[in-house]
Amino acid sequence: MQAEERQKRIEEYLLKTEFASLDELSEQVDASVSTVRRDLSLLEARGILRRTHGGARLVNPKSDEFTFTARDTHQLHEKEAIGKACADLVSPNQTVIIDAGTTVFHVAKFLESKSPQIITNSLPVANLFSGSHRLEVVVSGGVIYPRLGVLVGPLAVEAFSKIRADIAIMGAGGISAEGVSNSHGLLIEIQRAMIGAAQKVVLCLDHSKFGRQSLSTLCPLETIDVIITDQQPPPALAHAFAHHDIQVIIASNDPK
Amino acid sequence: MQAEERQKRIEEYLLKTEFASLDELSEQVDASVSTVRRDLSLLEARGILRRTHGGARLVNPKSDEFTFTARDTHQLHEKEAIGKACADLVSPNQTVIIDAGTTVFHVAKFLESKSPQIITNSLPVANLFSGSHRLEVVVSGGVIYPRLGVLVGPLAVEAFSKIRADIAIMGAGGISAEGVSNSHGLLIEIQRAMIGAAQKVVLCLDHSKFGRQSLSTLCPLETIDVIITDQQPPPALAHAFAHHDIQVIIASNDPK
DNA sequence: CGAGTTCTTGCAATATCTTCCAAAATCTAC
DNA sequence: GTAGATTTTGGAAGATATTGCAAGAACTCG
Repeated sequence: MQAEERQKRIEEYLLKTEFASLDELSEQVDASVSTVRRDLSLLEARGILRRTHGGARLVNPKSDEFTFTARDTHQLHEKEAIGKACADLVSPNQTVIIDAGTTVFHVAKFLESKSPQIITNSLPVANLFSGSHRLEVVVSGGVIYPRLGVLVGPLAVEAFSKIRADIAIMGAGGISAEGVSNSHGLLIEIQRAMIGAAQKVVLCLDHSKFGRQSLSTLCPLETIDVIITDQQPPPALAHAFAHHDIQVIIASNDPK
Repeated sequence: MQAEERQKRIEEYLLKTEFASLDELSEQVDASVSTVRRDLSLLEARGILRRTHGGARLVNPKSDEFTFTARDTHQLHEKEAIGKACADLVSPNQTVIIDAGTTVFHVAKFLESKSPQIITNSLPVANLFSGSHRLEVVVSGGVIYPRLGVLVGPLAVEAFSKIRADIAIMGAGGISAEGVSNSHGLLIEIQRAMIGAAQKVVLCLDHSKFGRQSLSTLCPLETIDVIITDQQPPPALAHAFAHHDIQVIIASNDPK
């Protein structure tokens, strides 16, 4: 196996497990522990992970778009502003697909008053509404992706490919002129199904995602109808958005 | 296990319980008490928890949003005893269907060590395992039934009718000589699909369900292979169970 | 005060890390 | 293609870190 492929696989494995021992990784990529050690040192230098005694740990699983911890207050105000602005785009009684991811989660919090029909593969979103009588929440089936609380796999893809919705509210790991990208290969497939099922695609991103590219490409820019974010995108990106007729909404984040 | 992973698990365990004894933690992370002590000192230095005599307490207790709203601590001990006894019936790496319901939820808590493949339509059960990468959890799709956190509807039925499992661990609203019954019509259909998908059907019931009949009939007694409960059933029922070759397990609920 | 825990400290056993070296694979130039 | 140079890989030896245990001190509770 190529050195680069090996490192990518280590990275992906850690995205799932957060921690891994050397033996574990060595078996996973089918290389000796020595080699894995060297790879880890390299990846550590690139700031992707941190070596620990006996293994490695993902450097910041928290800032990862799809990691959920109840304590995560990372950029909370920005995300709530985005959430409010996005909820304004939803008309009462529409059918809304809600992606997994922390930013999109905050959109869900503001949706209850619109009494939409919600379809999601995110356990946190499902939990949010599990006590509510006022709206119908459909949960796609699927296998729980460890750590993230997202349902993935064929069951999930199938669920989304069988339905139609008015709006899909999506998150992503990064956006650049080349398109929208995300870090988890398994999610991509589902997000594509979501996009395919929806009339209108809304992308919620905080400004830190501008210009970033994650592991896998999700879709080109022209697929997106609206982008909601908290700061003006850099000029180059703004131009690309305009070129593809994407409506950009800046959510003001002043408190109330 | 890695030092860091162990520490994080201690932290997470404390998030659930707020307080824990050394022995408890030591068993939880599978390390010696000495090691746990050292970890606790470290975590204390980082301000995450406070050491106390015999254990540790979380510094700022936040109720976790994903924990089961245990509206009943009602008969908690009995249910945990049933849970343990039931978990003993599961062999490592089996495929297990887990029904929704509070009693069955307590079974799930004791299943992690068996690293089974779990299939469920219960959001609380899904949440319980959403952080674990040791076992695979499949969530059936469906519409959230308000209040109970159960997924119902065609998507759910379909999910269960497409699979095979070794064991189905079921709950019910009542059991009598006429059969097993449950109160929610929507659930019945799904429970039937679960039963149909499993080789072996285990029914978990506390003693209050004996002789009771709920609205809808789920299945006749002969469908059941094992009943796990906390007290001897009344003679009439015991006789009926014996007649249908049902193995009855009484979970002793003495502490330890 | 005394019995029973629990805590600290020091130590030996174990596991892991670094560094170095030789074998294998890949690249380069002819 | 082939020979030699370069890079990468896997393993070994000594250094370092972690773990679990044990003995004595400190603490809790009746």
